[in-house]
Amino acid sequence: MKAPTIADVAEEAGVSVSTVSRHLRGDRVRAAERISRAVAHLRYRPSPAAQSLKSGKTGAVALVVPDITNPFFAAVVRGAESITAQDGHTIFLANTDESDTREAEVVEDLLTRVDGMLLAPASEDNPSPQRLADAGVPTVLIDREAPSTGRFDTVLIDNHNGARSAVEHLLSNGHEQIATIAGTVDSTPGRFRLEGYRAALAAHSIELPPEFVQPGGFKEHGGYQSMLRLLALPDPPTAVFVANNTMTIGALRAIKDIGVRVPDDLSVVGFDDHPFSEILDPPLTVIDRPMEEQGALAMRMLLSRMSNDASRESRRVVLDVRLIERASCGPPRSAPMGARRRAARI
Amino acid sequence: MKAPTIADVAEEAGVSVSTVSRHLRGDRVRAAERISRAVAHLRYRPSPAAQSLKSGKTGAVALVVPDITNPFFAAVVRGAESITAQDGHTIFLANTDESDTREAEVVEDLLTRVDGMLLAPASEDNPSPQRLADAGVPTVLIDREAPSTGRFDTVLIDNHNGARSAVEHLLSNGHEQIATIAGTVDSTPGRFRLEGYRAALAAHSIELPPEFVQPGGFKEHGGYQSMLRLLALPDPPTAVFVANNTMTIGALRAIKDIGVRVPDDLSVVGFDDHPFSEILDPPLTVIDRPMEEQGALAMRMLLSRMSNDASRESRRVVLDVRLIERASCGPPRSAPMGARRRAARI
DNA sequence: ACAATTTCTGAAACCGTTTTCAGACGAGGC
DNA sequence: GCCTCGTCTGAAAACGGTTTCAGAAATTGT
Repeated sequence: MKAPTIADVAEEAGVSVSTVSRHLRGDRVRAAERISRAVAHLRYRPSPAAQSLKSGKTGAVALVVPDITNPFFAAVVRGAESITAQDGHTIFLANTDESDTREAEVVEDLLTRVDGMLLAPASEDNPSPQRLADAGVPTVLIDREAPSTGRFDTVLIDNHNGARSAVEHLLSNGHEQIATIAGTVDSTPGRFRLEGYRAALAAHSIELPPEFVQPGGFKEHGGYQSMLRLLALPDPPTAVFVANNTMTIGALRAIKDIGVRVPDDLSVVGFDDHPFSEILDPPLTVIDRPMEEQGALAMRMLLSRMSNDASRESRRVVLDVRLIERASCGPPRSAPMGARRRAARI
Repeated sequence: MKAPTIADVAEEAGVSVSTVSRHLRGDRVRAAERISRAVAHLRYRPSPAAQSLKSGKTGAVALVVPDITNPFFAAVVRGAESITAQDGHTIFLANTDESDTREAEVVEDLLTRVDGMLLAPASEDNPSPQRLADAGVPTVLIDREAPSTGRFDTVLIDNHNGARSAVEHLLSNGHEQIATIAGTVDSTPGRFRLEGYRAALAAHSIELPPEFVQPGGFKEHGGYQSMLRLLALPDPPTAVFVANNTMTIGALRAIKDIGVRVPDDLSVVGFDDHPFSEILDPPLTVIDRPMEEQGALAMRMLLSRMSNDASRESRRVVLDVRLIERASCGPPRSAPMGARRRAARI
């Protein structure tokens, strides 16, 4: 019932604990055969607590994400897990619900339990990365930066270009009245996607009415409300770029509720692909990125940082994104949307 | 840079380590004030390794799921996490990729690192639960049973009734040719959902052609292939019950590729709801269940099993499911589907 | 003011490993 | 047969906490 210790193995094999320990760590030992038998027989497994007390290493890494139910972060976890599975480290997972205070708590707790941490900070002026640096815990940031503090290893995607190419795509379809449903601007993806959107419009000298930038907070409900507001505008946009997956669901729900047709009345581009995107009607044009790869790469960087010289210069890698063209974009409507909607009702 | 120990605190406060330890554990102590100051000043945090070595408790629980990217398991993780967040335990997460051998590995590894485990076994004749019982690790099974081994605390949903009411719904719409895309039959949900489907048909004395039960393996691709096969049948079904969320995506993709119309040509009911279900065209009728609650409840049961007498009788709780009626079901087609399809092309 | 009682304190043992340090043992050279 | 060398072994000291135990200090009663 209770777990056998190395002393039990030593006794059964008729040697000292030191010898058992040595054998387990790979040294040549005379009683190797007998020890292996005893280990198997007793089903002995060394105590991680004792090992880490002695070695100072825990054999674990932490993975802190804002929302595990977001398919992107689920994919990141999976990618990261696929790396540690080979490597032998185990993963502590924590969810912060996008809350800075909750993040501070879990980071403080995990700090002592792990050899390194993969962190997607809730916001950019978040003190957690600095706290980890102070405590000497190797850290890799994922998807979000911490520009206010020092330099960290970071794995980002090209948010700016992603947003820009989404808008370019709409522009090339002839749109000029292009709105966006933006994420939280104090997060890296929110900030850069908004910038990319603005840059694309600016490059084509298109003036941007302030009400064309609607804050959606990266939440489904925010996407819903924002889309409602955009469609209620006296002069509504002919196309919308939605800055993340969950807001896109909300936005499409609003579109459906109101009865606007895509792409006839309104063109839509989302950010982040999903298996569902393909079976929507119409299938959704999106910016896609390598999600699992992002998690896997971050974990590889963390493991390397943990094993190699911790003082090597920090790296910041930016992964490419690509536009997946489906059927949710077309030329801008010619008649005002109100007329269409009325016509559709007849 | 390196973490302060309790001895550092003792020195700074001018007392012995025993006194510091006592203060930290809540005893009344004369130097309380000075110790607290020293702790704050040094940012001291006790070493979990040392604590668990002494106490035999790790302060951690494991959560082992087959696929974290499945929204259901993501929700389970979130629900479980919301409980441990209050309680102070931290979570080890592992992904098994629905593989029995991978599961055995991670269970063997996690065994020694946790005080308890929440496990969704890959298959029903899986030895992992028994291994955990042998090792004396409190275990709660989630969504999947282990009938071949002993009794375990288990949190299930009413798969049988869920499937039955899905099929009843189709029957009440007038369907008699109802097929199913089934999951893996050696998993609990796969088995009971298939049984519920069969039971509903049997209750209405409807004969079931064997080719109306298509194995989809709970995978998107399996759902796609199965739907293709069903639609290629000389006498295709007028309605399909798809036994989980991922297969539903595949099935709908097949439907879309072939050009079959829902619900005019074919009615569809899925298992597990998703925000996307509502914005599909038509919105998808599904069996819904309390996902986060299932995770939260399982975690509560685990914590109770860990703290209370470990020998109390095991509990098996079954959560209710409900049908969410949307627009993907209607009366059976009158003309054969082929004719419709041809007509649609003109 | 002194004894009896209670509250607080520090030294030391312990949890299960790894690792250092000497010493034991066997092999090889003379 | 004896000495040297190298290999293998066991005892003991860590790692950083908690807990027992006994003694010191503070409190109470008379």
